[in-house]
Amino acid sequence: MLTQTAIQNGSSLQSHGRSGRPSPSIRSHSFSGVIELMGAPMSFARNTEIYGDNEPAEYLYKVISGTVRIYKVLTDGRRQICAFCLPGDIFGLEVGDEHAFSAEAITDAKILVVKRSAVVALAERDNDVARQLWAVTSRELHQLQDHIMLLVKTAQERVAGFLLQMAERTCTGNAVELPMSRQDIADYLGLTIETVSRTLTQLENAATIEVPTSRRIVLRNRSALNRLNA
Amino acid sequence: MLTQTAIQNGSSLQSHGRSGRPSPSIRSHSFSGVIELMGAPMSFARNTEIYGDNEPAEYLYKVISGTVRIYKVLTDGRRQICAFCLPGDIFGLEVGDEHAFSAEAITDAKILVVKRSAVVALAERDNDVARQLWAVTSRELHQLQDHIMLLVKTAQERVAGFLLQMAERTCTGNAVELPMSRQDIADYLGLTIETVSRTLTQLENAATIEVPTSRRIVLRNRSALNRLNA
DNA sequence: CGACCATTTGATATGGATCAAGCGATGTGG
DNA sequence: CCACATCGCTTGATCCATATCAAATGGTCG
Repeated sequence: MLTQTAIQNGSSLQSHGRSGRPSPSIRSHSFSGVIELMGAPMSFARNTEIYGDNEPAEYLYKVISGTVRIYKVLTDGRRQICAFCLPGDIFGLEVGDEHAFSAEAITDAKILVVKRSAVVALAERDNDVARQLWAVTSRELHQLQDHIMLLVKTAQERVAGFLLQMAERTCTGNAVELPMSRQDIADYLGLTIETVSRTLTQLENAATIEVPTSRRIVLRNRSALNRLNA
Repeated sequence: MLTQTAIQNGSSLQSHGRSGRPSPSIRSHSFSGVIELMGAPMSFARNTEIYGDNEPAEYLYKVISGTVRIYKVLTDGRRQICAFCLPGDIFGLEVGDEHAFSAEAITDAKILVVKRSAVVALAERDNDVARQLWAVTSRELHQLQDHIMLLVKTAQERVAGFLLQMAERTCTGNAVELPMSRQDIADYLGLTIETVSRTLTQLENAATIEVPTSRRIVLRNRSALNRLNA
């Protein structure tokens, strides 16, 4: 298996300098609320880096609009995407001091950027914030568990599982608008673009899905997909 | 891919009834300390279930001695092990109310069992405990990330990575004593026993490792292993 | 010693990777 | 507005790593 992509790197911004704006007196019960008040929105163009592997984890991010890929590139150039972040998702939260993965905007994206130290400091005093930090990490954990279960399955099962995940997360009924390329999907599922593509056509031929355009997928037969997802 | 094991189930104990012994006034700064004071040790025989998928997550566990596998069985009987827990490891910590995975003792094991609600309640009042709950989850997250990176690699790379992980965790120099069977390793790495076995003999032939007995592995050439682990 | 189980080894099959075109959409310059 | 280059995606042909099937070996326990 020597698959996966060479990296198509956009311009990297080492430090997208911001200085945080701590609001020490906040005692909100909505984590999102807290974050929104402490952070500043930033725009990232398609394919630009938000942060890199091994950089100090100074900030924490919340997607306002657009999609982000969290990934790591192995020495031989293979890329593994370990998560896609959609609007509402929080990412970049590390307990260590360095990012273990890199993050890039898949589409033009608006991202709320918050100084980590400010949030952690707040969590120190506000149990509610602390619990919600924990909840965010925990949710990530669950997603990774699902991801692991995907990675040991057949190509059909992986693709089916991926489509169901996306459908669930975007919850726009049966039509899924994919913000990422086939290559992104392949690197997420540990397959090649060719296999992803072929599998989609197989599913289409089996009348399980429709693919009106390459980025738009309609789930025609969810129970078949769920069966594959077993 | 229709690999993996049929489940060799030991006797399941639905509820290993314990009633917790909350010690509300503890303000230790060692999480282990807190847990130890709140929990009671229990013994589990080899291959017995500690808890099952979908059971309510009432307890939280810390391995005192022995090894535990955390796993899930798919509808068609494939088993995926998502973690091995060694002495010192904490498992069973869910934020939801149900266990997402099952847990079994791989060897006879002594496990400290703590009522979750007691710990969570304590975390409510003690920020230090709260942070450490978070740290536990976070460490798990990191391990899963490593696991994902393993699962997209070649058989050699997976086995090499696994051996390095085990060596690091047991830190007994270059000799690794494996508490788990080849089948367990296979189900952890998403391979078959045959492939795991063959890969080990390949590595042995390449003088990268020695396998004096099937459960004992000596790392002879770590740099070669690290190269595979890239 | 003999039965059983875990592991290794061998022979063959196959799913997905790789290599190589082809195709359709999008955008750019003439 | 069209010709053409580019890019992302699909499709086809072949290859290979790992699964599958089958058997032999070895270690453990009664």
